[in-house]
Amino acid sequence: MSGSPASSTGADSGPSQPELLVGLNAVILAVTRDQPRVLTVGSQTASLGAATVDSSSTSRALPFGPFDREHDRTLELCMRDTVHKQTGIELGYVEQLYTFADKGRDPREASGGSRVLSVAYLALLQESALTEAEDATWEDCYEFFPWEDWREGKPELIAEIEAALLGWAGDEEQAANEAEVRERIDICFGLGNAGWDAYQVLERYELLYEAKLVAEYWLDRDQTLPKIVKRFGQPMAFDHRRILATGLSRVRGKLRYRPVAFELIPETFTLLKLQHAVEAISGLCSHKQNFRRLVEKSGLVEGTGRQEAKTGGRPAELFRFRRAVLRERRAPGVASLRPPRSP
Amino acid sequence: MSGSPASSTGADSGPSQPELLVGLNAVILAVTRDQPRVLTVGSQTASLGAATVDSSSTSRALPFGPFDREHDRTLELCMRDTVHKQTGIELGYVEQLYTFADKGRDPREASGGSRVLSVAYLALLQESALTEAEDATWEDCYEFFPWEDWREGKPELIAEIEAALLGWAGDEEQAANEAEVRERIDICFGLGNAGWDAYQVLERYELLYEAKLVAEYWLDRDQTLPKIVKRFGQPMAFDHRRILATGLSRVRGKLRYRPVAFELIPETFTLLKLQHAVEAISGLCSHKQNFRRLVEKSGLVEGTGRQEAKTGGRPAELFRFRRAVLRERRAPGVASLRPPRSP
DNA sequence: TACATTATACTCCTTTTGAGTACAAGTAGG
DNA sequence: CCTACTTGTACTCAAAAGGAGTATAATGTA
Repeated sequence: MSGSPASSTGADSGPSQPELLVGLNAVILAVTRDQPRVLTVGSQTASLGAATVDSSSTSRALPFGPFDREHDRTLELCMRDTVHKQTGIELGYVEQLYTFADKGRDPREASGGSRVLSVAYLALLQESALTEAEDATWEDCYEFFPWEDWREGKPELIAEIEAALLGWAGDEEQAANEAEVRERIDICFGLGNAGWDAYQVLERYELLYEAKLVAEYWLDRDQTLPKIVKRFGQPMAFDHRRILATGLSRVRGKLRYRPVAFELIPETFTLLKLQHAVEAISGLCSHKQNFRRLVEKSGLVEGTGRQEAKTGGRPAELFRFRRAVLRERRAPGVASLRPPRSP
Repeated sequence: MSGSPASSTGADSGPSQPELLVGLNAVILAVTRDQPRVLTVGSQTASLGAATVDSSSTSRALPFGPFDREHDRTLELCMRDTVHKQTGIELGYVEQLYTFADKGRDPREASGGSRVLSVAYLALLQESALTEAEDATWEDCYEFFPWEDWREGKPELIAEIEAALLGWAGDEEQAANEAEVRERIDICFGLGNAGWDAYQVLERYELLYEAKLVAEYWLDRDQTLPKIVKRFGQPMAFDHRRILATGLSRVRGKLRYRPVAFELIPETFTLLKLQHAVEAISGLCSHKQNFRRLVEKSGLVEGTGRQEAKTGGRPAELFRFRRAVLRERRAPGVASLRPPRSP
């Protein structure tokens, strides 16, 4: 798992056992205008009035709150509450993502001395449920991971990343195991003869972090940012970009074998809308006619008879999710995705 | 993470806030003699000398230990340490499973008043690494979930479960939403025209718990066990059977898209051994010739030239896992599993 | 009316997968 | 040594799934 950013925060806990704080984070995803969105708050909001306003205070953060073990029966309920209070949103589909407690993962830990354990959740939201509230805004996921969007073909950025990573792999520090490092690069970014695996969002982010190519590496160490990191996506506060990567990985994987796509679109939808939602999240695209065949044959949807007018061409039939399918087929998902052919 | 509640340090959380304990659990799986095994300890060991020795003290528990935030850099390292000290085993492949903090999940909480949050891990072990140590024993996973083993066809037990569940669904308490409850039963246990989905181990256990058909339901309430619960698998201490179910679900799912099967078998192995390991974990069986074709074509293995002698028939070639495959194919797994045809 | 635009139906061919048969290479027992 | 039995491996065949494209339908607009 995560071999991540383990910074060497010198200040060790010392004799007096520091308190262990439990926090909750939510990766809340939606799709609007065919783009994948994540709900963010200002990092001041996220830190709930913490004293330290460091350099990261300009970046966005995931909704966050402490776990109130007095009043909340479960972690999930507490998270739902927190998000509701912080952004006004009532969550629907929710699943637990990951628990982080690495020493030094939170820079504020160094100063305050208290160690933070946080449990991250993933939530999917239908477009209709979207409201901009208070400090909360919906950001395009691919602003944080520009290399993850392959819908228009292989992003140009991949070449730059490859170059930068190979430079790093050739470093003195890496010299010993250069072959290994190169293999990892190939696997993560689908170079060599490896294909692009949309699922490995987290592995890619962590590799970039190790290679010192993302802003967070330098922020975590209070060092000034090299120019190149600006090319590789917006940073987020704390380790939130890593958590977002974990969330994206999870949904992308789950799309393949569970009908989670329907959590992202309205009750009734055209097949194209469904397709676009799947494509937005997975960052891949699929053959329209075959997508239709797959979805119809799978029994995942049923027609409503009604039509969507404003398509700009022939009107499209409106479908709805057929819950009964869960009774009939095991592991139904909306798969069949690959990167477009390179022309 | 995040945002750490600088404002809500212990002080503000009320005068007599009970302590929040963080514990770690490990689901450690292996396959020996073609059976899936889980490493267990006596529940006294697990509770590390806790005062209460209740009725559950006779059942087995998963290896457990407190998170030592003083000395361990990460949760995972702490878990590895704990397991090593408790059972003498050095873990290899490890991934995080789930974090539980439900109020009332741990009976010890009621008396002591302190709430327990625990982070569960999944580990896979090669046969060779097995050692029986101290209080630790390897139990057959299907003693806890007898309905999960479909290798010999649909277990007889399923009929009994169906009957018992339908009885429960007809209860007064369920009357309101009987249709819904029945649908859930069908989906979980592959009744109706639903197929058996090996992946839903947790959902099935939780349904049985709700239906009061597993011992833990009654133990959690300090009530005497109805006779019928003895039919439905050995109980484990605390909520450990639920955690084990989560672990089984996870491996079964992961087998489909990652080469985790190789974590369970020795460096070199015959294809039949690989097949049996996969079958043991998934509780399903597969066509021998097709399994071979699949595995060979996938590039997951390469022959060693050497042979295994003692097969009882023609000697079988020994293979090894071909790491290079990770560079070439995305999402390689050993899938193609279904329940055997009902004769 | 011609045309652009989107939806939907259908065809073609390749690959994958389920289910077998056939044959190879050992062991055990007479 | 021959035979029966066991397990491993190769190959066949048909059905299903999957990738890619053509054809046609139904709308709006110049």
